[in-house]
Amino acid sequence: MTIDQRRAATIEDVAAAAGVSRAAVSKVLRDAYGVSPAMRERVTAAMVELEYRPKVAARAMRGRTFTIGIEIPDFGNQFFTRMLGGAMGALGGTPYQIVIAPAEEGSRQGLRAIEALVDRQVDGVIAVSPRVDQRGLERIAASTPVVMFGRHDLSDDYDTVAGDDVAGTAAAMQHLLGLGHARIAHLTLNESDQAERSPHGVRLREYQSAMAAAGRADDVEVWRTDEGQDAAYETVRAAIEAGTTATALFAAHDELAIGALRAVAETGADLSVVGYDDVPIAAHPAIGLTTVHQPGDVMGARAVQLLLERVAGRAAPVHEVFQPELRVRTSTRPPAA
Amino acid sequence: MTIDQRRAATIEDVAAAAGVSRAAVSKVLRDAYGVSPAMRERVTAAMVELEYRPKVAARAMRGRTFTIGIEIPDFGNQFFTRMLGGAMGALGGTPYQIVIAPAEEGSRQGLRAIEALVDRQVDGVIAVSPRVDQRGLERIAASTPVVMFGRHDLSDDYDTVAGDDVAGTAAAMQHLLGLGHARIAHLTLNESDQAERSPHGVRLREYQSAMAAAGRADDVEVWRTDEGQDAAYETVRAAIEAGTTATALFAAHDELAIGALRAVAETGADLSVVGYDDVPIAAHPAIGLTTVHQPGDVMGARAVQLLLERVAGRAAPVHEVFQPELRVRTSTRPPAA
DNA sequence: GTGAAAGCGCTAACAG
DNA sequence: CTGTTAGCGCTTTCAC
Repeated sequence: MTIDQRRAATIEDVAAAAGVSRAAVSKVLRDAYGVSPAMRERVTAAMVELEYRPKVAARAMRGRTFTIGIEIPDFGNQFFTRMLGGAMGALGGTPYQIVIAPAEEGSRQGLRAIEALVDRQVDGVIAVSPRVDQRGLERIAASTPVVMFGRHDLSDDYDTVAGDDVAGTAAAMQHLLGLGHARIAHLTLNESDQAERSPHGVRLREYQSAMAAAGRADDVEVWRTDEGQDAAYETVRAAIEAGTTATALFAAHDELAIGALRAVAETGADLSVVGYDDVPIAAHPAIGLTTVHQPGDVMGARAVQLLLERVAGRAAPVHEVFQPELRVRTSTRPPAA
Repeated sequence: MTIDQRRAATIEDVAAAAGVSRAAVSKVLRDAYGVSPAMRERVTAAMVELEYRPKVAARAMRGRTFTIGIEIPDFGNQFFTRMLGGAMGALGGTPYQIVIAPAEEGSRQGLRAIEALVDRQVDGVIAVSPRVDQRGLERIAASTPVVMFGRHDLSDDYDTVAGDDVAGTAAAMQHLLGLGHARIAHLTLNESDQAERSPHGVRLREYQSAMAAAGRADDVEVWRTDEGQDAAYETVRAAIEAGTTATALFAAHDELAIGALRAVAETGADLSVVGYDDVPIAAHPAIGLTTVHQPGDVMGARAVQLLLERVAGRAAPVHEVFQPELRVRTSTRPPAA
């Protein structure tokens, strides 16, 4: 019997080949109750023979799709890569598949990507963009399980998995202050104070608190930049050339920190740099970036786990926080003076 | 009229609200022929009012899903990130959405990810894993448009977009030989000769040819490693500690090259290193990796374009090749001797 | 220019 | 334990 490549086998074909009803096939497909081993056997054989693959779209119209969607803002950030690895690992062995929708810039775009996922009937969504609108997220969460990754929202409608940015920032600042730095600048994204509970928002606020607590409120200096290593480089280079008196820089994440390091290398400025996340390249001896390590893989795995719990029916929100850990490397040293 | 959050609006609801038939709504949805401006107006208003969103799964059962799937082997490789950026850009302004399926290790896993995409009724697939089985790909291409990215397959059933690895390798080798290096090693992945037409397979073969052409066939030395910066580091460090006489290393891609650079930095060995791809960090002055630049964004955009052409009906295969370009930085210099 | 009706492939009661 | 049946939300002839 040659297999007709024109048309994929349907549940109907399998049923016919096995001499049973469609319902029977559906049941073995779903491991549902009430199939005799003999029938299971025959049906399975027919499925293999016909190279049968259930159409997810058709299933979607009645039940689950066994797909979870992850919305990601920026593939350039290796921290998200690590979180993805954790998420994938957590899904190994389950029938679930991950699909990722990349967001373009802006909160609207993040939402758009999530909506695209929902339109495609994913069983649940992990949202990573720090700037997706909370209200929009809640609207979606009303009908689809949602886990927000990275942001400290306290919504009742969805779960959150985030790092303890307060503690992480404190550790970074304490390190710098302990080294003897007094004039510490902070490099962050342009819109970071718009999102109150976003990682960058929190880091910014905690930076300010730490400066104030150290009696250096007057030395607070916030440098704004666009996303990406290159933009960070330009910004920091400009600050250095403008004659900043800062001796240390706390960057809101590693990508920015690495751009800053480039400006430092090229100008020979005496500026200690601390990053956040601990992306793989940070540990490279040529970079040697002191940074706040976040367990991205564990966090990603946990996000998946929470999402599956929600898919399974849990309604009470869970807000989980993970502890970061300072990794001291060569990019920080005491000030020259 | 309050919107009922329990159940999303269907085409039926919109039709009722606008006082027309379902077919009419479907037509305005698809911009199909035969709708009066007045009706279009009313229907559109109703859609907005009800926050109507067409269910992709339901559409999938009859027509297109306006989704294209990209299968990606390794998010750790920033080259793929750049290609993704190009692909996304090319889709801007079209009604198409990208979904990405991450593959786990192995050719079977890449295929699995592609099949998962096909099960989800994507209109077409871009396959990036160099190790997905060609036969399996052709089976899939029989029913779904496919573009293979990176590999030089000459299948009649799908298109390819790849860099000219012969030229790129030649440029790298010529640079090293021109600098005066004679004992040049090659760092590649364990399975790179299994896939004949894969980028790494071609680079390996061309490395050997270049060495032979330079009369250094006896100095050919191939170091095998696993994927990832860390594995490359271990391998190169071991080679150095074993007392290799190589004075230069051509790495199959930048991630490996960067791992190699770490081993060089830590041991103080005199080993020039060339990479491939030109990932963003390669240009960082602290890394300064000489490498073969590939226009990943342009290639990604082209892959999308070819795929859309296939979706629109083209059957004749297109195999496109892009020219790489050597970028000389500080990681290469003449041998000490 | 507009609408009625027949499915697409699957799941989930419900009978037998 | 097995089969029958009624949809899920949308597209698409084909009449009107």
